[in-house]
Formats: sequence, C-alpha cells, structure tokens
Amino acid sequence: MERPTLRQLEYAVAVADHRHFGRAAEAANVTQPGLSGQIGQLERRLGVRLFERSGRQVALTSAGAEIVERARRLLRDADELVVAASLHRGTVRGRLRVAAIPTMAPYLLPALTAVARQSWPEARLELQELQSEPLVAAVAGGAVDLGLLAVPYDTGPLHAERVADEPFCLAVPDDHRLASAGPLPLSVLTDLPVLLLPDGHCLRDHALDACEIAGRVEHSEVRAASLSTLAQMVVGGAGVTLLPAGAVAVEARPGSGIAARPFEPPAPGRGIALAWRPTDPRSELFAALAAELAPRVEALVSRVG
Amino acid sequence: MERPTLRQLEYAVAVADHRHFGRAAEAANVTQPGLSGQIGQLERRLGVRLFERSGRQVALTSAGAEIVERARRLLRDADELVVAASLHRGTVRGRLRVAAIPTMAPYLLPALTAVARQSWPEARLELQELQSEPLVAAVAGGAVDLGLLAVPYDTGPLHAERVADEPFCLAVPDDHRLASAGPLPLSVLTDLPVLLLPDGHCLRDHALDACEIAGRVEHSEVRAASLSTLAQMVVGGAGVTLLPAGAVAVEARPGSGIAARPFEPPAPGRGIALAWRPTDPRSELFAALAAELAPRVEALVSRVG
DNA sequence: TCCAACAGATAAATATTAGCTATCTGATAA
DNA sequence: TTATCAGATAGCTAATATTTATCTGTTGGA
Repeated sequence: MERPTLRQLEYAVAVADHRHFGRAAEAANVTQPGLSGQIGQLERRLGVRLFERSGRQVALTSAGAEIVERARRLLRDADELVVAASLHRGTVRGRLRVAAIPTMAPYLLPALTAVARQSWPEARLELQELQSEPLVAAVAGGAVDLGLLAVPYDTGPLHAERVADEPFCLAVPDDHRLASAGPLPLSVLTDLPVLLLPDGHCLRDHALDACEIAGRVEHSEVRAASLSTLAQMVVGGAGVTLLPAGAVAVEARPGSGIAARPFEPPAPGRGIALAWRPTDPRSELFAALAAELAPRVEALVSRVG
Repeated sequence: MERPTLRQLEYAVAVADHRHFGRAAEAANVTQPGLSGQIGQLERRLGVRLFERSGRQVALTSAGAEIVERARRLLRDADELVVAASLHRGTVRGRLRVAAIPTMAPYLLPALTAVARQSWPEARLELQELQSEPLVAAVAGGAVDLGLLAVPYDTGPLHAERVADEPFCLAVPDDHRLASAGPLPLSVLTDLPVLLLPDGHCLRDHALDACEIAGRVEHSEVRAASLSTLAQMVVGGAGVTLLPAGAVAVEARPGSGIAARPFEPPAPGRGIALAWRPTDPRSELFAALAAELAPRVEALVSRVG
C-alpha cells in the first residue's frame, strides 16, 4: 500500500478547515481541480471516503475526522523537523571574508576554501593576504570574518582555534651538503647563512626564535616579499632558510632546486590557527570549520621528509 | 521553506540504516543515483548536511542523527495513518449518531444497538430521540447519521429503507369488554374514546388516519409526552388508544393493567424505516444493517395477540 | 606507486505525477 | 424553471522523480 504524500494530507486538512474545496484550494495555493484530484487520490489510496460531498455541503466522515487529525499531527511534526534542521543549519550564506598571512595563504587557503565550500555551499568566499598585525586588526574590526594565522601570536580579543602544528624544515639548495642528510639538529643553523623575510612577517620572528635557540644572532635579511621569492634566493646560493612544512610541497617540489630537510625533535615550528571574533554569531560554525579543517591541514603539513 | 517529502525522509532513513547509498537504494527499490538525488535535494531543502560521505564511509552528522530520528517517527505515524484508514474500510468506526422517533426509541433502539454493536464493534453509538420532522432535518443536515422513523413520511433527500411493517393494536384497560376479544374490526373505533399523542408525533397522524377510515372524526387529545404515559391514562380509564405492536410487549405486559388486541386484516399500522443521507459513504453498510435488523424487528412486532 | 574496485556524484533521457484551463454534472435556491 | 454554486472530469503542460550511462575521488593491495 502506498503512503499518502504530505501534500495530500495538507490538502485534506485544508478541506477539513474550510469545509469547501474551492476555498481550501485557494488557501493551499492551488486550483480547485488540482486539490480535488489530490483528495480523490488520497481517498483512493486509503480506500476510505474522507469527505461527504452532498451538493452544497462538505462534511467530514468519521474516517475523515480521524485521518485529518492524524494528518495535522504529521504535518506539525514535519514542520518541526524542518525547524530542527534549521537550528542545525550553519547559515553561513553570502559574503564570507577570509584573510590569511602570506606565508600560509598559497599553501593552506585551498584546503580552507574546499572545506568551507563543502560545508557552506551558499557562502561566497572573499580571500585576501594580510600580515599578522593588520590581519588581527581587520578581523577584530569586522573588516574580515575569518583569519588564518600563525601562533603563538597575540590575537587580542579574538578567539584563535589551533588547527595544526607546523614544523619548520631547513631549505637548502639541491646540491648542498645537507640536501640528503637525515633529520638535522637545530645547531646546524649556527654556521649557516639564514635568509629571513623582512619585518612584518611573523615567520621572521618565529625563525629568529629558532636561530636564537641555536645560539645564532646574525642573519641576512632579504627584501623578499614572499616565501616563493625567498626560495628562489636559496636556489641562487644566497643562503638557506626555514620553510614551514605546509610550503614544502610547493616550494621544494621535485625540480625546484630546493631540498627541504626536517629537524630532529624538538623541531622548531609554529601553530596554524583560525581566528574570529568571539562575538560573531557564527562562532560555533567556525569552530566546526576549524575541526573539519584540522585533519586536512594536518595531512598537508605532515607530508614532509 | 518547502517541506521535505515522505519519500525523501524514507530514503534518508534507509541511508542511516545501511550507512551505504547503494545498499540503501536497493532496499528502497530505487537506483543509487535516484536515491542520491533525493538525499541531495533533502539536504538542500533543509540546508543541512545529513551524511558525511568520506570515500568509503558514510556517517551521520549530528544534524543527520536528529533529522533521521524525527523522520522515523514521521514515517511510522504515516504508516499508522494508513492502517487507521484501512480499519475504517468496510466497517463503521468512531461516532455513529443515531436518532429514533419517541414512539420507537424505547422499543426498537435496543434491537438496533445490538445489531450495530455486533456488526461494528468499533462504533461508538450516540442515541437520541427526535420527532420525525427534526429527525429528518438532523439526518439531512449531517447532525445525525442514522434515523429510525415511521413511514409513510416525507424523508426529503434521505434514503429510507423499510425494515418492517408494524401493525397497530387497540389498547384497552384489563377489565374492558374488549380485553379478551378476538381480532377486532377497525369499526370498533367508531364509538370508543381514542386518546392521541400531541401534535408533532407522527403516530398521532397515523392513528388519525386509522380513525378516519373507521369513520370517526372525534378524539381526545392528551398532553401525554410518551406512549408510556398514554398507556397509564388508558389504565386510568380515560379511554383507549392505538399502540404500535413494538410497544405492546412493554406497555401491555402482564400486570400492566392493559390489554392489547390486534385488528382484523387489513390492520392499520405503519412502516418502520431506517433513513440516512444517500451521500454518506457508509450507505452500503447502513443498508446491510437494515437487512440484518429486519428479521429481529419483525420478530418484535409480530409477537402480538 | 600504480592499479583495480568501490562508492557516491553527475548528465542526459525518460517516465511519472502534479497542476492548470476549460468544461461538465448535479444540487440548490430564487 | 432557470441561475448559480460546487465539485468532478478531461486534456494538456510543467515539474519532478527515476533510470541508464558515465565520471570523480578514495582506498586497499600487488
């Protein structure tokens, strides 16, 4: 036996309410024949006459009374289901402004956008690169919704959700004596010319931390605007540098002229975090995004060595 | 916001059960793309992802868990509705409003309720007494489903099924000269004081017909509200009256002080009929009830003399 | 690392079903 | 009677579900 459709039950309830097919149809936004047809089919499916049509009057049969009552409950429950779903719904729709620091954007944003697009197909992502300080300011100020940045970093009032740990690798030219060495002790930095990004990049600070731990205070600063440029300088023999693991797959890809070697534990590194305003009503959804993002980023940054 | 269809919910439940679109589709008797499409549309309508498809595994999201649970209930209730309807098929269930005219109610309703209870154990009978005119109006207007009344009577648009013929008897005091006479000619009425029910009772009209045939035009009207009261007045010597055969067993029972004598053929009388709206979908069931009722009523009204 | 298989998504075509317009029938009231 | 109202029916169109064929992405094993 076929089940009736919710549409048919809806029409039956409308007829019961109006005791009039025409007005019921109007209320249900269909034409009278359309409604009559569905009612007829419903009665045929159930094998019971629900309404007694006697010329000018429409009356419920006793079967109709029971069925309509059940139909009301069914429709009410169906509507409740829709509401329940809407409460689960990450209603991230329309513009979603995302910023990432330059040393992450090219390598990690694709993963973020992939996850966001899947979770929130109705969202329209707008991406940009910002260094940590302006990024935090932009998110805090409401110019950007989501920030992807490196921690530790003072995010002020923002909530920062750590997504993954990203170790640094030593990037050396292909033909360097360390190019095929095993995991390196941090102390190798002591007598290597370490190239750094200019001021403003947090990666510079994190790298400096590592160098200082290694007992080194001198370094070469380059006006390289990006990791990519920095990598080119390493290829050119200007020195070595520290590459975050996420960048390795791209910058030290086969044929790039770069070899990336991991450090021995405890390896230097940074945390990858997603940051947003804690007052943003979509906080829970963003947290869910971070959770969904974690394994994919983890996969990206652990595929090293 | 559109409501999901029961079909879609059914598919969602199948996927939740099988954790596998292909097998769920097979179980639901559709192809996998058909099911996938409906699930996709459901998720789009609800704005929530119900299942997490990750390569080889299908998992419920937390929204999915709640929605599927609600869907199960909805489907169960829908099936219950279908069963409820099927129980109404071929039987009468729920409220069944029955009315009988006052001169039949006490004597014939017991037989009717007995038959109805046996044929339709799920029916909840509601009984009332109405004189012919309001009874016909009530049935026609849908306030009452079945009417028990005397014919000939204009039942308007109603269908009236004759159940039995009920002769009238002459009710006299125990000690009356006719108390033990054989079948009487109608002409005995000519010089007897005939007591009648007040206006509105059809029995009054039928009795008057008989009297007129007997050539009598005078009569005494009493403000007796019922046959029972009328019988008491006969006992008290106020006159005689015509009792329908069905009432005899009760009103002229041994020790009542009343003797009921049959008339010679052609005896005066009335027809007993069951009436209902021809548009009532239970018409055939009502007709079956009438057929079943006939022999039992026949037995009641022929046990005279 | 490549391949085979598996699983779900997508595309295009088809079948089904709902809905619309126009019209009919049957009942009621003037 | 006739006019009017109410629901049913017929024929057509539009929307939607379903199917077959194919694609894409994942995963486990040689």
